[in-house]
Amino acid sequence: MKDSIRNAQGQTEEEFLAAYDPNRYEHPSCTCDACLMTVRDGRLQILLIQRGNFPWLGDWAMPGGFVNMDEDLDEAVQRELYEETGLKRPAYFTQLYTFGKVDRDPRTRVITTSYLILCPPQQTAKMKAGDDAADADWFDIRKETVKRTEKERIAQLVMRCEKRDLTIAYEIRDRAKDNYIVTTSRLLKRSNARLAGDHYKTINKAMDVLQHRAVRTGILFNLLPREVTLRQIQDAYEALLGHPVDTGNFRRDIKKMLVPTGHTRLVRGRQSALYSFNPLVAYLEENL
Amino acid sequence: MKDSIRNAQGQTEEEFLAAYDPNRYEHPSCTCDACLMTVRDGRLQILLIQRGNFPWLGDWAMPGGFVNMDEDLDEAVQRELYEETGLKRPAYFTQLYTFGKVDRDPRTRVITTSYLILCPPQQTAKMKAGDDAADADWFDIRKETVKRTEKERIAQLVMRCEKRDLTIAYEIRDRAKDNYIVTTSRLLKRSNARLAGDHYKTINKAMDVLQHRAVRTGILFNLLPREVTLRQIQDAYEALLGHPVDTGNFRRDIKKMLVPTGHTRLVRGRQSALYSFNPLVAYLEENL
DNA sequence: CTAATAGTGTCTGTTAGACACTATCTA
DNA sequence: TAGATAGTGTCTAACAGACACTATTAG
Repeated sequence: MKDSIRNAQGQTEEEFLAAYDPNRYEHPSCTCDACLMTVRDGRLQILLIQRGNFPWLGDWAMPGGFVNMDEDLDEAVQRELYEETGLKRPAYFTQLYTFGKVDRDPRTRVITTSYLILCPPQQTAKMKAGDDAADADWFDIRKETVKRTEKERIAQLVMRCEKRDLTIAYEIRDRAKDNYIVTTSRLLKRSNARLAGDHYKTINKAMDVLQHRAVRTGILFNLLPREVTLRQIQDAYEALLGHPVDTGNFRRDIKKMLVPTGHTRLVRGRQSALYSFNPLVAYLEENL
Repeated sequence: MKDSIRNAQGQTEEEFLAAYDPNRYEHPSCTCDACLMTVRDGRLQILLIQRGNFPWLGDWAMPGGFVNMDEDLDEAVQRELYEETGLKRPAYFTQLYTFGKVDRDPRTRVITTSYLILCPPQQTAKMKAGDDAADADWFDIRKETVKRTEKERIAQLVMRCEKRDLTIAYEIRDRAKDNYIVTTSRLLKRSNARLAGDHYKTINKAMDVLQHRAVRTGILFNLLPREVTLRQIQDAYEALLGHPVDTGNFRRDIKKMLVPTGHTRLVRGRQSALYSFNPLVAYLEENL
């Protein structure tokens, strides 16, 4: 009988659970953040919300909030995103990192798990962001490596909202120190706005993940419409990397993941063939 | 003046923070788990502790515990590891994943962040694990891909403690489903013990990370003494991958990361040259 | 000498980068 | 025709896998 199994205190599992008091100790607050990105007109964009309260009043932040007791972490981030933006079923989402420094939030001890969330641009059409009245807006985002040696990488992470004439620019430095990588950052002087708290850390990591997994795992296609031209894919890829790639080589490689739909499109110049993504050849190595 | 900035409620930041009540809502409990691994005698090993209380009484678990209010997440996992095993300064550690399903712990709502922690075998010498009296022990661990197609990967995750004649074997199936990877698992019949709760998920991910980053980032060397022979490195690498690799090719590639120390070692047969790891050439791409 | 361990050389097919080229459409 | 966009072909250097080979030690 399962009930006859007892622990060192002579309790059955039921007795043990009944006596368990989760509030014996104080708990940290648990929150989640959503790094939401899309590609519009060949530009990679991130959704940011201007904070209307302390802390970081006036700074720009990713949507996010507290995790309720009765919802999974994954559900919480999607609920928060829906509440703050109206976005319903993102094409893709994956966990990025959990931040747990004691003093990272002045309100109280907060442990935050951040997610990368992607959707194609048409999914964002009905979202609140972009209204003149809204406190949310899309920022063009770019991460470029400025200098790379074997022990150090210096990159710039730049977010720009043309409509509001806002620039948020960070320098990110990764240095190999013994067995670890030490990351430091600073807000560049040309910025006229900034990110709330340690949000730059999540966004920086999101860019790394995006750039690294873009083609191999096919997550690039979560940023695009179902039927696309090769040029559109290349534009999205270049937006993501922040630099142009060779057309011939890119086509040679990307075609392995595509099936022609038979349809064509004509804007100007020569007609272009349309393709759709074949998920069967997407590489199965998310779990790194 | 900073004090003159007020929010929509007319509060200054100080007033806002003074009025902030973190306990307005109930909070989940936050815990951390340590997946501690080493390489001993050419075999990859993981430290597991047999649970002495509910839940999962008698099952094997990673060391871990609650995060205190006044310690960083990174500190918490190292403290727990020290308390439960006596290990002080691990050679390497990195965050793996945060698990947040509502019902994953029968005691209460628990959100757990898991870490991969590596140390060379000599660092484990003074640890409690391995005593006959101890509830902790080292298990040989292996993850092998059994079958791999473009849309599915089937692997076996096997932990074995010879001394106690314990086998814990899982089958892990990763399937590409639309844009996600769905992972399922089952305890194989030849097991005579099992892992607590969802700990197999962390251990599975740890093996993926280890196998993927082993050579490129040089984390392999955190499992080895400072001075090593090429054969020792290859043994560790093979232990980690779970299958042999070509000696010539491995040496050709690994030498790029090494500097000869000038010393030699002789056990049987031909003398072997000793090398040390050159961290300057370790690849700088942890952040994926 | 043999057994055991350490270490090298070379061939081959695949891939990544560079870059020059051709094709089809409108006006 | 020019201008614009779409798409192809080819060369080369680097790399990964397979595998046969040589070198040094003890006894």
